[in-house]
Amino acid sequence: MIELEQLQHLITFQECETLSKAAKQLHISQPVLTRSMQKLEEELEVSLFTRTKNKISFNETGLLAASLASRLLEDTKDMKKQLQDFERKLHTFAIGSCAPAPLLYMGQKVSQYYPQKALLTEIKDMSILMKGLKEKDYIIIIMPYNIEDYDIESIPFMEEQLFFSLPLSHRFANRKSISLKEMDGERMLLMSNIGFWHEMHQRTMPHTKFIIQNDRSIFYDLVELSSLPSFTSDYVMKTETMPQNRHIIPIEDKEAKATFYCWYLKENEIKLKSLLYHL
Amino acid sequence: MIELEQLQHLITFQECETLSKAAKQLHISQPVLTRSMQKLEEELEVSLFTRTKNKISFNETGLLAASLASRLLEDTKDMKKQLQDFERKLHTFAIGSCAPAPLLYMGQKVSQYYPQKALLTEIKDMSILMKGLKEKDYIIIIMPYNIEDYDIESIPFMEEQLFFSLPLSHRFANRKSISLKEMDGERMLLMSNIGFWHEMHQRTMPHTKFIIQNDRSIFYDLVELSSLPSFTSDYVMKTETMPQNRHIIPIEDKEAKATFYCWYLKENEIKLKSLLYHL
DNA sequence: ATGACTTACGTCTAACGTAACAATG
DNA sequence: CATTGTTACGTTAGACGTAAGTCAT
Repeated sequence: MIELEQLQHLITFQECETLSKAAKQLHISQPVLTRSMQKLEEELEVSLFTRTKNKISFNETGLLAASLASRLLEDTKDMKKQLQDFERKLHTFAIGSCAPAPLLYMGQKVSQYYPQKALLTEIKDMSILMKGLKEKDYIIIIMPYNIEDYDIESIPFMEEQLFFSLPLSHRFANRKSISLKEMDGERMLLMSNIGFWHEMHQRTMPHTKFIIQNDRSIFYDLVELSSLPSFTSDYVMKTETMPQNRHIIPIEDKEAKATFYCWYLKENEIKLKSLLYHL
Repeated sequence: MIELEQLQHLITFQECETLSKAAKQLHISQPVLTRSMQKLEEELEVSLFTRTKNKISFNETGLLAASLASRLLEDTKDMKKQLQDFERKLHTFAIGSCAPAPLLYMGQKVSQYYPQKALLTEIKDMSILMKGLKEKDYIIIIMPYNIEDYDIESIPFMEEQLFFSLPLSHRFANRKSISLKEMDGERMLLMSNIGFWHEMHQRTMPHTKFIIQNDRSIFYDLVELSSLPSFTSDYVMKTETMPQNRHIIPIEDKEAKATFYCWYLKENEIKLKSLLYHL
């Protein structure tokens, strides 16, 4: 049987044009290459080179062999990579989500019930999540609506309600509730990477200038120190310390309340049962 | 670098289900297989099996690896075959022809001017010849008509005239010439594998019952011993001894005369120049 | 005379098989 | 206890590099 190493020798020889240079590049002695090429010809049962006493060069068959060898070596590299990717996927619990809060919640549950697995969490657009679920890039995705599908199971597992977080001096600071429209037109602080909420804010508050901050601690500093309104939610308030200098006002619109559903392929139900049981 | 031998071990193990049986089938000792599989895992940097103290079986990654390995081994076999075919082609002078006479003539010339090459000669339908020329299965094809083409050169090199070969007692035995139509309706002797002539006979003499013989010596015996009419040609009469008990009568129709053209790809002109010069 | 490839030769690695071991059913 | 897979160990084949040989520029 031919060896992949011989094929590697062949294409290195082609690149270097002489056996001597190829030997240097391969960190082997030059006679090894002579023998390697001789053996390759024997095993393929074809002649690959034209030889004179001190010159060896590719013949037509040799050129074809080199191009085929190159493809074959690529394929083996692909094979290795494919196997490694496959194995990593086997040991990774990948969740995609449309929003941060349910992702944090779900991430906790997963690391609790599947502690041996690596955890991969991503916030992505919903179209990408759908695609990723079907192509098994994610074992679970978190979506803000239900689905009826032959392959996909969908179960609700948490709700999130948004609030306005207003400085005490704000003109609405003492209201019982506010609508999104009423607040539209000011400047507001906003975290980045908040998934589908971002699209919701832009749609329902088109005249608002959002000052987007991607560092969470700086965001909290700004909430504390500036007089800019911002958003918060019931989930955030349960898990983080509440700002002292703020009034928290419920948002009236239905868009400010989301129910999150955990979607997974039905074929994975068994794998997921210990998690699903505890949601 | 992984070795193809290891991949062969892998799929043999999969077929045999235990290392021991696989070792027998591979004619190696069983510890060799243990080590081979361990090394394969190391080199791929993935785990392929689940092991207990005296049991080893494929895990999911291993199953994927086996299927990929199988494809890869197929590819190497294909590579070897492809190279051998290519080399054979390089050393073969392949001619396809629509008729036997020009093929004999051309074959002689080729073995004269390219004695180092193997000679492959075939009589085939003209559509197959065209295809074979374009796909380089033939370096030359012999056709009964001319062509004007960007890629193909065509040069006339011989003519062949058919005659009726009649027993002395035949009613037309003393004619100066005969038409095909006049002879239509009798039984006639015919060689098989005569290329496009066969189609011509059937078209121009639809009522004739042809008794087809594929052994040339038996054909000549029958010509000598039977009273059945047959065909011959100027080329055949030049190269073979003429039958004594026959009258040779020219055929009037233009279909009974062919001019043969040698077609080849223009890109091969240089390779063929010594032959073409002597046609 | 320098650099190319092949062949010859002595060394030593690493792959092999046997044997011993451990576990299962 | 028969069978399976892994580990230990001694042997040897074969792959390596050095050196020598031959040819070309």
